[in-house]
Amino acid sequence: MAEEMLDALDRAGVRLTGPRRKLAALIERREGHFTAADLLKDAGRRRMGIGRATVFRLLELLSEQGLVERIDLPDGTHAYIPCEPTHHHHLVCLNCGATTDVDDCGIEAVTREAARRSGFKIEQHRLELFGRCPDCRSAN
Amino acid sequence: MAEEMLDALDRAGVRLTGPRRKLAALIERREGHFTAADLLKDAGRRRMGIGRATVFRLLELLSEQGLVERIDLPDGTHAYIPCEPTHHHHLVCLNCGATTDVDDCGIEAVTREAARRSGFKIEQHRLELFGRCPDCRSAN
DNA sequence: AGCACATATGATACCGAGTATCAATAATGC
DNA sequence: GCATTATTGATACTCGGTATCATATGTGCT
Ligand SMILES: [Zn+2]
Ligand SMILES: [Zn+2]
Ligand SMILES: [Zn+2]
Ligand SMILES: [Zn+2]
Repeated sequence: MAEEMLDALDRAGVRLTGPRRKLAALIERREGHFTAADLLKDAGRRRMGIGRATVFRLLELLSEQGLVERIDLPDGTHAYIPCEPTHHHHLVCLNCGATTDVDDCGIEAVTREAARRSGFKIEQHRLELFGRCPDCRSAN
Repeated sequence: MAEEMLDALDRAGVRLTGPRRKLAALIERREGHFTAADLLKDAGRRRMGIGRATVFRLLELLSEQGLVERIDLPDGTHAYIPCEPTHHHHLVCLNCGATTDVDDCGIEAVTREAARRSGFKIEQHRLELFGRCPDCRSAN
């Protein structure tokens, strides 16, 4: 999956630098969603001398390529989720942070109806589902 | 609508102070979504000596009462929308900021299906629709 | 392999949203 | 009216994210 990111970066015409490779590897090892600070801490612990700015810059790049998506958790914090570059939504565990993709979002019907009633032309939508993953359900 | 807010604050058992009344009135005069900074600027322009913290504190109170909802705009900024304290979603104009409520969100079916497939127990969802309002569509 | 050039890096400083603190002030209940 | 207690606003702070810029490093060309 780090491979995938590096490929995408290559295709995007940016350089495959050391820090980017290292960070991609770190992202790969992550489970569930993570924050920029999490990544930075990962890098710090391993004494890779990676700068704050570099982390944010890479996250933005990956986000442009759709390989990472930024979500807003219910508590207001921003987190990132590695994912496929196609339209889909996320199911996020409120307890452990695990995420799953929901690809067939049947909300096209919902948006169509909302558009009809309001007169708006709907251009994008954002749907996020929060709950408890199977593990956390049984663990409790 | 400022009335409504003040009533709710009263019911919530907090004091109906001068700053809160003034801010409620300012919120009433706003159209579309607004940021904490917008409100603060409104207050500043009118030389009400209202402190930064007070604005954030009131927005949080109103948010707890469901009279204002915080949304995350696609550009990453946080904005507030005055609204009814019932479950519903927002349709936001990307051009002028106008908002409408979408109350019958037919996504219960979507969440049920996602829950079935994933094994998650879904506890909350967030749906935001973005587009162009009728005015902005015809104006262009 | 070596070079030239443009891009990327990290240190630092900076910005803006939001929060903690706390002495001074004002709303409420009696 | 007065005592009590919540609220206020000034100030200082935290934290996510960005601008700047001299230095380092990938990349394409030879
Ligand atoms: Zn979980
Ligand atoms: Zn969708
Ligand atoms: Zn809903
Ligand atoms: Zn509009």
